Amino acid sequence: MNLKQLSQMLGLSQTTVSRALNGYPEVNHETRERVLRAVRETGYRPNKAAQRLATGKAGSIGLVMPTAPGHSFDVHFGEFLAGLGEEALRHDFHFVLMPAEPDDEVAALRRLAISGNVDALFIAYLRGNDPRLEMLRSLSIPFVVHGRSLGAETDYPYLDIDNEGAFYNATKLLLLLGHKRFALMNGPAQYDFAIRRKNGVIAALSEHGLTLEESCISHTLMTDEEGTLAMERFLQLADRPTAILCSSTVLSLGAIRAVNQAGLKLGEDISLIAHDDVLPLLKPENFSVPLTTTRSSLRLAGARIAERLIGSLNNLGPYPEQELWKTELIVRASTGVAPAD
Amino acid sequence: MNLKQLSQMLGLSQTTVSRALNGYPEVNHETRERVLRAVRETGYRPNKAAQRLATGKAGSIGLVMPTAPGHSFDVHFGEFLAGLGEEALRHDFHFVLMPAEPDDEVAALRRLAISGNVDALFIAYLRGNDPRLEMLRSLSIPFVVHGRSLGAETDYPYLDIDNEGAFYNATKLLLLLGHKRFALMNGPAQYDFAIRRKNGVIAALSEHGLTLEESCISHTLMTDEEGTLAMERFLQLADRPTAILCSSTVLSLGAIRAVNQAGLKLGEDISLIAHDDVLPLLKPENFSVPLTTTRSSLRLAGARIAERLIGSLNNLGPYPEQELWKTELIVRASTGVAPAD
DNA sequence: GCCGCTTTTCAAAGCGCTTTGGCTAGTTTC
DNA sequence: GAAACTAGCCAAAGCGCTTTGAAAAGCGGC
Repeated sequence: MNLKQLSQMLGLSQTTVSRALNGYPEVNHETRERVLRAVRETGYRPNKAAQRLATGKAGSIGLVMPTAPGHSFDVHFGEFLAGLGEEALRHDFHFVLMPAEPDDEVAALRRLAISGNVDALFIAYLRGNDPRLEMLRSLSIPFVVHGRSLGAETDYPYLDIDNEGAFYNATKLLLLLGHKRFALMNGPAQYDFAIRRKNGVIAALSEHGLTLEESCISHTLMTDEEGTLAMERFLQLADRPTAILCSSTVLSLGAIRAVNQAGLKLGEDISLIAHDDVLPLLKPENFSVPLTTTRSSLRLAGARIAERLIGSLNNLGPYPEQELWKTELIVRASTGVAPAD
Repeated sequence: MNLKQLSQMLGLSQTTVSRALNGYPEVNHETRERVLRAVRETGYRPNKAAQRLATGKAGSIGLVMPTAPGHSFDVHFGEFLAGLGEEALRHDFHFVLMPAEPDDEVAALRRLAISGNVDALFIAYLRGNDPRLEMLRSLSIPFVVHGRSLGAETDYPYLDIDNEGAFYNATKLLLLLGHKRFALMNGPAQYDFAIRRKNGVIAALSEHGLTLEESCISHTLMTDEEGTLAMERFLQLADRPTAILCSSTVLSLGAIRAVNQAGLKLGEDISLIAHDDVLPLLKPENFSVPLTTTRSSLRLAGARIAERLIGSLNNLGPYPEQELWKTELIVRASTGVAPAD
């Protein structure tokens, strides 16, 4: 069943049927109803390829999936993708995926862009001075970035959270509570978000004349296991930190295990603030000692990026080119006054 | 630059240029060279949408990505996808992705199939009596399954490894070495591969009049952390098992940590055989005690499935509808004779 | 010099949609 | 009652490819 047959069946022209289906105003209400009913009855679905050809729009968003372990789709990325996916589905968009080894990422992105299969690209996990930005700009294909890239030109469309502010505020809170010895459990060092979070901590500390020792920083994948290892290392330091900032609730899950194992009490001996991406199965309020967190939903970020990408493709804009979301600082029981020395 | 312009530039008809590009024989060798040179110089790329419309082929494979945690893209799935991706790239195919919650998976698959964006579907992580098989058959879209589904009709196209045989043989080896007390660290219980592996172990044991206690089976996600937990549980059993079968080298990574922690020696106090999916960064021969494994490359499986899927779409077949790959049993140092009681 | 045969090329007809420009009939305006 | 709109519909022209059916060109055989 194609448009021609459908329109013949209805005794209408293809034009009218097409307009009725695509919501154009110059169609009589009754006629439109009749068309919609016929569509329902016949199960007619417009041919995507023909639509693409006629409109020049593919109705799809491309993304490069890093296939290397370590980079591998972790729970954070999955959550983000779920947000993108929900929104895309609502607009009948789809994703085109290109798996790539990390050292092939730039080339993969280019292949995807010129393949003609996608209208827009999405990229995430930006690094400092990320080469992909330059490349995307030269390709003149719409894109939105999740995160930012320190050191690169700043005029690209992005959605990011205020990582520096979040960790600055969290550190401030801990300083207020009297803490003097800090540690940071961060994501991999090359990522922009990790750099900014570290900067936030350092900025707050330096206002109080404090510094963040190298030995009190860990850069790891954000798995609970790495969290345990990192925390175990911190706890063995001569001058053990009492205040921990943590880039993910997943990391903190492992970290807390190490704290307990060491016979220490969270919120008394050790205070901890984690960044909460609002992962559905890891709610900081359900931890045995509820977690103080900086919060920002990854899923919402994904949905918003999809909305912007799809919206601008459909000329529904304008959208802000650059969005910086503030995080919430939610105080729960994992933060307490610094223990006496 | 489109075909029309290109052909005018060359003083040829669109027909000839199109044929030259698509490898048809009725084109003069010189003419073809001339066309190819012009393509290189102008950077001409055929419009995908137009090709799709004209040929009726989308050049794409669809897959549903489970977005739930637990189901989330783990390293095994990433490896598999890399294989699919490599092969797809070679044939200028692409992937279309539909993220879905696990309870929405069947519906998501249907949406993907009727969206008209894909020529074929791929599904993996089959469960016993998997409802997706029935659905796919009714949709009359080509598909290939990675794995099988116990309890379902058996006439669907699949590629699977002989999970039962692999674990049967592994168990046999351990029996030969004199082991009597076995444990199995398996993947999630609902998956077909987990069911078959368990069956393999049970079959081998029963030939020796042995059984596999419920307390000696763990069903978990295949992460190293779960491996540690499961092994710790096994080690605390009154009648501690001496022979461990393990569904993934990732699991075994954690398991071995627990073995070491308990002060036991792998290959002496505890023998372990793991299934090796040939993950590039987890080579069993590099373990401090090299691992005895049943081996079958996930990446190759991915590539082969892509090859079959794409090949049949291009009528390059015939391909076998059903392939069952034997695994290799590779003996290294993690298996030794059973310790004296 | 004509016939049949192969090799190489071409014009034109799709593929199934969207969109442009026009047409008709009914309504309003003065 | 003519002029000017408006609402609602349509025919036809693309979009950029592939593929069909035909034709031109070259060649040996008689």
